[in-house]
Amino acid sequence: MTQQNNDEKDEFDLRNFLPFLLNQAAEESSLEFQRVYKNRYGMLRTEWRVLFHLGNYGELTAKEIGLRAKIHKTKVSRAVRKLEQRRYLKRTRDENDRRVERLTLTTSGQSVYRELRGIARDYDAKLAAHFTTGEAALLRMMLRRLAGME
Amino acid sequence: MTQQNNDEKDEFDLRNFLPFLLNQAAEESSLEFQRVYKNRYGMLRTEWRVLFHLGNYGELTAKEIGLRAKIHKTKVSRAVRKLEQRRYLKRTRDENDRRVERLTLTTSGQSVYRELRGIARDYDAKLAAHFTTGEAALLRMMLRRLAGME
DNA sequence: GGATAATAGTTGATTTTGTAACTAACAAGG
DNA sequence: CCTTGTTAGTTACAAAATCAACTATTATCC
Repeated sequence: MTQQNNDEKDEFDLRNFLPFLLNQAAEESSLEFQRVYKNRYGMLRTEWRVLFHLGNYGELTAKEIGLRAKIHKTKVSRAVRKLEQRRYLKRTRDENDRRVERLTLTTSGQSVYRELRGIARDYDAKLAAHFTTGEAALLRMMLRRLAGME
Repeated sequence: MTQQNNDEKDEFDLRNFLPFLLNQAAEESSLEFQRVYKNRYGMLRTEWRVLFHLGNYGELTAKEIGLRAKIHKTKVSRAVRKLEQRRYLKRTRDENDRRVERLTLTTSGQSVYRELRGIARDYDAKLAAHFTTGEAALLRMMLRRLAGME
């Protein structure tokens, strides 16, 4: 109503501020998927991400996952431990550089990944259905650019 | 390289999965603004949001802020207390319904809001400069739709 | 070679968040 | 009125995120 402090010719509206909008959209559009990996698979956000990175790209190190997904190394470390405990992934020391651990999904990790990937695919299609095919493609491109994933 | 598990005709790529993309873009595109409100004003994410809601829309209750910004009431409660302690906002009991608190920015809260709003405006322009004017407008529209802010 | 710095990953202490239970005030129906 | 239910907001305790310090290993360079 009162629209206080918008004295300066209404040049700013929170509802158009990209960091805010992006966050609201991200939050809202991950709710439904979150219920699946959380309630049905007992996973945390970082955990499904690590799982998906390994499922999607194959063998990676913790560091590589952190770089690609912009996840801090302590979070990656803890997610990897959880996934290892559930026997979804296994670590192997790199013999050329013994600081490094190469991570890969176990058979059971792969099967969980495939299940979740199917759900993700459907859910993504449902979200994209808000738009025309062209709009959705443009949206993904714009998001990749904003995310610095060019 | 190996692209494991993409056996199923490459119908899925994490880099195109909207919930992931949205989150990456949201994360990346709020880093710079975060440094400002965090390091320079000692605020948390929920705190600048509450501040901006009051600055942008005027007097609101905690509940209204929670609804508009999809922030859980306990988070709003704590952010309000912090902002009150810093004398950025004041609460007044609604005399018609004494459960309700009407929140408004103090003079000093308004001045912090205006400073941050200026920074936000510039930053938003910088982000939008990745795109044409039309693309940026479309992006905002699509994000509002995904966020259920129609 | 040996000191120094850098890197991969982990651990511990502190903050922040999330979940549930709580208080206080109001509403509705008997 | 008075029990029962609902709502606004807070608080307590558990879960998770953050930040700094740590170990172990490799790289640099004098």
